[in-house]
Amino acid sequence: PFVVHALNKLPYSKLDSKSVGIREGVVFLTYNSLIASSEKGRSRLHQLVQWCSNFDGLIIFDECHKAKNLVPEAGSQPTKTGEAVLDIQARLPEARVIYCSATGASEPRNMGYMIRLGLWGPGTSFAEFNDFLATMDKGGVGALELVAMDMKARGMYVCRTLSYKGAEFEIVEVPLDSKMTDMYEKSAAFWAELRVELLSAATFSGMEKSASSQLWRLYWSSHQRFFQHICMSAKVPAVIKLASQAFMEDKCVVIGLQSTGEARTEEAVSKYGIELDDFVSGPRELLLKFVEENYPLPAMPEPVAVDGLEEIQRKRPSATSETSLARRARKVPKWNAESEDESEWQSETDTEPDTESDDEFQICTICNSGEDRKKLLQCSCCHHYFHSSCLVPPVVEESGKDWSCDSCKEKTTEYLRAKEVYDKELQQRYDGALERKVKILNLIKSLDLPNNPLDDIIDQLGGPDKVSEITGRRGMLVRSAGGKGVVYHTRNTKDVTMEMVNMHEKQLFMDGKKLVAIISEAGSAGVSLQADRRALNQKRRVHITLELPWSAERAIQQFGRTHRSNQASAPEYRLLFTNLGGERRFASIVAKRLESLGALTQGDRRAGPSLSAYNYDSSYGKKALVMLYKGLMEQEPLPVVPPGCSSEKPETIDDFTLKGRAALVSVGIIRDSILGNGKDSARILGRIVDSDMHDVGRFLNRLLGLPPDIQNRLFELFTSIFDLYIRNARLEGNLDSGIVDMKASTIEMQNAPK
DNA sequence: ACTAGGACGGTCATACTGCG
DNA sequence: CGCAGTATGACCGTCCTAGT
Repeated sequence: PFVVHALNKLPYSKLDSKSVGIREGVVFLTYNSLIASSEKGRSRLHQLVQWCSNFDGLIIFDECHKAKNLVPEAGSQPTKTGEAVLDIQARLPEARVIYCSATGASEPRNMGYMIRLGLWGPGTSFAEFNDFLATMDKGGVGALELVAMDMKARGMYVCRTLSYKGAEFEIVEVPLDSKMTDMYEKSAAFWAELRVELLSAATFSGMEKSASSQLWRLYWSSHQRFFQHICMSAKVPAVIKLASQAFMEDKCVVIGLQSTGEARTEEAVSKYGIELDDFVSGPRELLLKFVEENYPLPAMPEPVAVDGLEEIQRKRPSATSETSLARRARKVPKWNAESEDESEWQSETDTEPDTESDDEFQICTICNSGEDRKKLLQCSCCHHYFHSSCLVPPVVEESGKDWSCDSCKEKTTEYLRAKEVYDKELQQRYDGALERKVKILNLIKSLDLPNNPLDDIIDQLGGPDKVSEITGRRGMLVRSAGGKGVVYHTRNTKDVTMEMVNMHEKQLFMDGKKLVAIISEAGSAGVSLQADRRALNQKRRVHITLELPWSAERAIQQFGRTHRSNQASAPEYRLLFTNLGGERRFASIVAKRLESLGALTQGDRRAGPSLSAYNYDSSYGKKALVMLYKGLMEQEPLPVVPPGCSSEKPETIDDFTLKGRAALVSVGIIRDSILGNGKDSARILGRIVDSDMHDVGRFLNRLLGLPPDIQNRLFELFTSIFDLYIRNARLEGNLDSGIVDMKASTIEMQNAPK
């Protein structure tokens, strides 16, 4: 039996010291720990190296794809994790190393940290990793295959693919129901309105250029997250349906998703308290937060202090210096005196006797004598001196505080009056803008938006007693006992600490006490949910992905949770997509990777259509996009007839391009506003910026924010152009279709192997 | 076209604080 | 003193815009 020590529970002192006392065994640590250090600068890495010194034991990098970004794409920095992995290998040269990952490297670039393979470096064909990389990139899939074969032949590479035999993949397309469609349309319309509103508000309030670009950056990212969430919510009914169907077939359900919406929930809880009327709607909170924090308001007028007079006098040193300047200017010939708008100043200074030395000699400005100096008063504003008796009416009361002469007082009141008018106007503008902002906020509150999908699913599947949640969330919303309203609960209880919640929940699932598990990224580390022969719950798993992860590695990772060795039955995978064009972009990205990993296509080709039909982010996709844009802008004819149109009736096509253009304007692809700097804006107006022209990702992202009807038509048009290109490429025989199986009727050996 | 820079969400490790 | 909960900050991945 080995003792396993969790490094993050241990202090930073020497591991073999008396206080810690670990001489042998296994030390377990996360990649996050590997780069962690205490405040005093002692690092875990150093601690390990110290413990291991001259160590010829074994280092296992499990899930080693975490370090894949050691050699990143040009322009970005290597990640700390990658560097740390490299560092520990260098510092423990005697240690043996295993790289262990379910996903390996989906790209040769991701192999940067595998220095022990001996594929590059001195004594090999490649002096440096970059040389290796360049060759691999040039060689394509074939070269990779050779490397893999070579490694296998040399006995350094063991590949155990868990056969996906028995596993079933199904892509479930979830059409939006009528309520959802309605909601979607309203939301899309609202975002478009909000955009117009923001545009005018930004100009109205005279925003800085940088501030305004900041605003738009936030706008578009919020926009995207918003519709992403809506898409997830749209799939909830389908999840419920699939789940209950699975129960009827005596199966159990695992639901995978990415974002838990915790940030939004926590915010709402801290805002409204822990008892709420209904579940929190992520998209609504998102919108509220965006508008609340970013709606451009014109400048608030400076609050006028109650003792405004003194305040302003003190604040006006500039005014006094101006006077002295004006007075000095009067000494020189008068050529520019009256050109100024100094009517008041002038009349005043002119009536004054010209006493230029009054600063040094304290003399009364009125009687022009310096006698009785103790009774002289100095104006706090113009700094002239006055006899209290010379003034009309004479000043009797010596306040000792700031005092100002009548003319200054007059000016001050004048100034105050002007300021008041100005302030009033400012205030009006401000109030107007504020009113609009509040109106928008209320509008958002009245919008019918879906709830947080995670809470929603749990609720609809019977509450937390039936569903085991394996996520990183700290708390959750639960429908209160009376059936009215919801309450925020922390997920841990008296018996179960925070750290153990996920394990506990998992156990409940594996014991069959709960038949639904919801897993997110956090829960995915080391949690196995397969139909293990040792577990009580051996029902077949139905794995539903509500939301595919960004990268294929993670997707595979998640698939792997329910598909492991020693299982009684292989799971059924249900990949959920809505029928919205914009959402297929996620499929597009993941499909690309899944394809190159061969997980889906090789695993089970009979399991329905390949996902590669959805990979749009390729050179063909770019070409198709350019074609689409040009067609809509009527620069070039469209190569295909748009959906719902007919070539016999050109007016239908015109109508379509018109609508398409309007849609593109509303999501900011066709520029209709002055966002850039002044001189370019006119050129950009009503056009598509060059950089957007080839950006398929952006096209698909923005598409998501359109009403379903036009969204789908545009997307269909895009795919039909795309298909056309693919077909042409295939006809010309230069379509790179990746790895293909070549079937031969006979195979003969030509020569003996060398 | 490509790079730089900023913002956000999510996860995790660590240090701090209050309580029995 | 140990324990649980909270605050903070680093890291990572993703997105967006502006500038060259």
